[in-house]
Amino acid sequence: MAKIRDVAREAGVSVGTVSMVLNHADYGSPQIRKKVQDAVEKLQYVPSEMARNLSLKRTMTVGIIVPTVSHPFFAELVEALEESLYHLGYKTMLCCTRQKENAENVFIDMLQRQNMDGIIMGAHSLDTALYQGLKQPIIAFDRYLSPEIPIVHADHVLGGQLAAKAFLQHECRHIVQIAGSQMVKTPAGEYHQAFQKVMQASGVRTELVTLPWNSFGFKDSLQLAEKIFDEYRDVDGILGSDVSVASCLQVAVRKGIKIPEQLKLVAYDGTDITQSGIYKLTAVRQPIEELAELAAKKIVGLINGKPDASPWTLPPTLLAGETC
Amino acid sequence: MAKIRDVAREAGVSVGTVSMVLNHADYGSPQIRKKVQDAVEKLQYVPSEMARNLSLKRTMTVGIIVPTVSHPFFAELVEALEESLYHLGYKTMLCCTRQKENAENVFIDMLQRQNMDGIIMGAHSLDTALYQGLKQPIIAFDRYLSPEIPIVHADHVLGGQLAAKAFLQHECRHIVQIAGSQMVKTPAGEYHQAFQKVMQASGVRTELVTLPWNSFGFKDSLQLAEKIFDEYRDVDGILGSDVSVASCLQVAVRKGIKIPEQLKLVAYDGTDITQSGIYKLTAVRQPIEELAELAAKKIVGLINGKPDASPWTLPPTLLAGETC
DNA sequence: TTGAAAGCGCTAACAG
DNA sequence: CTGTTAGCGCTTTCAA
Repeated sequence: MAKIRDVAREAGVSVGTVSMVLNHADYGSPQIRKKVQDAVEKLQYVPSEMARNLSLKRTMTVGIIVPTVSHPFFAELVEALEESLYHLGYKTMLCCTRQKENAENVFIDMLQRQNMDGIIMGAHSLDTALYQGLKQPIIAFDRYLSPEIPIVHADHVLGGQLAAKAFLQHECRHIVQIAGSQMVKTPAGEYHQAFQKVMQASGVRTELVTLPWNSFGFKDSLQLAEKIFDEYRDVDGILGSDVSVASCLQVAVRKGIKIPEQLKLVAYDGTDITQSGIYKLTAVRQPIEELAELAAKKIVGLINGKPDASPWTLPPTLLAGETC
Repeated sequence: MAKIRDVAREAGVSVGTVSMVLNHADYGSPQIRKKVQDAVEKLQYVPSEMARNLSLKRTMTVGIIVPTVSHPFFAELVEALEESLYHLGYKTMLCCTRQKENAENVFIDMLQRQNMDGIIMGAHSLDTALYQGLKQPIIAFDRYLSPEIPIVHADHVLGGQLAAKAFLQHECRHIVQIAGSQMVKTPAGEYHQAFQKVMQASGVRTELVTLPWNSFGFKDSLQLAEKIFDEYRDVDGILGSDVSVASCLQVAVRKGIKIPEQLKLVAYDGTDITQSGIYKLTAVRQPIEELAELAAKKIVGLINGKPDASPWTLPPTLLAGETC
């Protein structure tokens, strides 16, 4: 591995010159630049990023924490975040917390060790104390972590209202809402309240059932779906995340329930899976790409100490489908 | 930010002592250790990972390159890889290449710059020359990159045979196989040949249709599904990736085709989505977790220069379902 | 315009 | 058992 010293010697110039030529397009005379370029070429020189990092005190990488990536919402989110960060010149460090004991702490630790320039936190956290007094840049994605940590999220009140609007075009009497675990408050959780408020005003009965903590797979939601049909025999509407609603759809069809005649379904999130089944799911779509881009810009802004007063919230939209 | 110097001063010992105490559990007298610990505590000292990296010439991070993470197979793969690497003490750097111009080159470049200790390459590559003569550790996941680069992959010949076995329990006459783009040869591609060979021997007609390059979404596969039913009116069996087959299922059901009476479907990969639709898909399951763990061990082995003669291949299994 | 040299913060070999 | 010091490879200020 050739080092900058070797290049300098080969080019017959000093180390400082090589560094300057390599990092500043407008430095040095054409002759000098050429000499350096040639030496680089000849020695196949590749600068060490570790050394640059230490010298410049930054890593150009951002950490992303999510519960899992095997879930359509987080998959799309992570991919979009990675892409946005990439275009801003940042690399992406990934951490999935669902299956791990205390990966969150370890990851926060790596942040403090300056292995990353900042973090976008998209996982639930039970231990929000971890985030108190952290000096490094952090933003939350649709999560409450601490009062000082800013949050990028969709306008879930509007989201709940959109869902309500969809249902209100039909004759529903009893709607079940499926929510994530209530152990942790999240902005996303708020669409349920907004929804309920509207439905209540319209005299529609609503129910709230919840998934277990850290549940993101199909198994849990299928189980919950069975329970819902058992417990609420007259349910004629269901609102929940894509995965939850897809599970309910599956169970309902197996039971011979006619969709959408006997049961209306609205999925919240609007990921690709709402489009991939036998029925296209009617859905409230979170603008995932746009939220990701916003989050990426915000974290880079924080890293560079750039104040930014633009809003941190984006509106969801209603996606027409065949289930409501 | 306190540095090691400050800790040394505070503890009344030398810098070297602090470093040794912090990094070697068996160094120093209890008294000295205590003094150091206390100073660390008091100053809230956190070592700089950048400095350690430079000093130790390693980053403890591994890069993962995949085309996308918004696809159940890669999602499960990335999650499992990240988890295995985590337990081996490595961080995960993620790069999705599908939407980016030449992210692959950029990522390989980061490898050469020693920003990562090694790479697990799970994306197609048109430019395999990139991988010639790379000095850093690389392993491929189900991809041919260059003769020197070892590959972790499922035994796809067995996979093809398992699929064949499933179909042969029924009366199929005309089976369509859906393959990825043929622009690049992959180990996974080989299940099609193995399958065809068996079917041919049994006198069953098979067809091979292919998806466009870098196509991983539902839109393309739905389109292809339509085309298949248009073009092959007498098709009574379909074999392809989870996503492809799920799309065919959707189109078939809409056309009123009875599953599995009139059409048998076998999905290759066996991700969660085979279990989440209205019909459980019969599937050949790649042992994703195990492959990921294997890949993680292999790359760490290479990084540490540990020779390892254990096999690089794992067998898939047949997952019973309702579509064949 | 270029070169010399002082860091960046930590590790580990070496000497005491 | 502990302290000193020479790197790790690069950036950039400061002189010349």
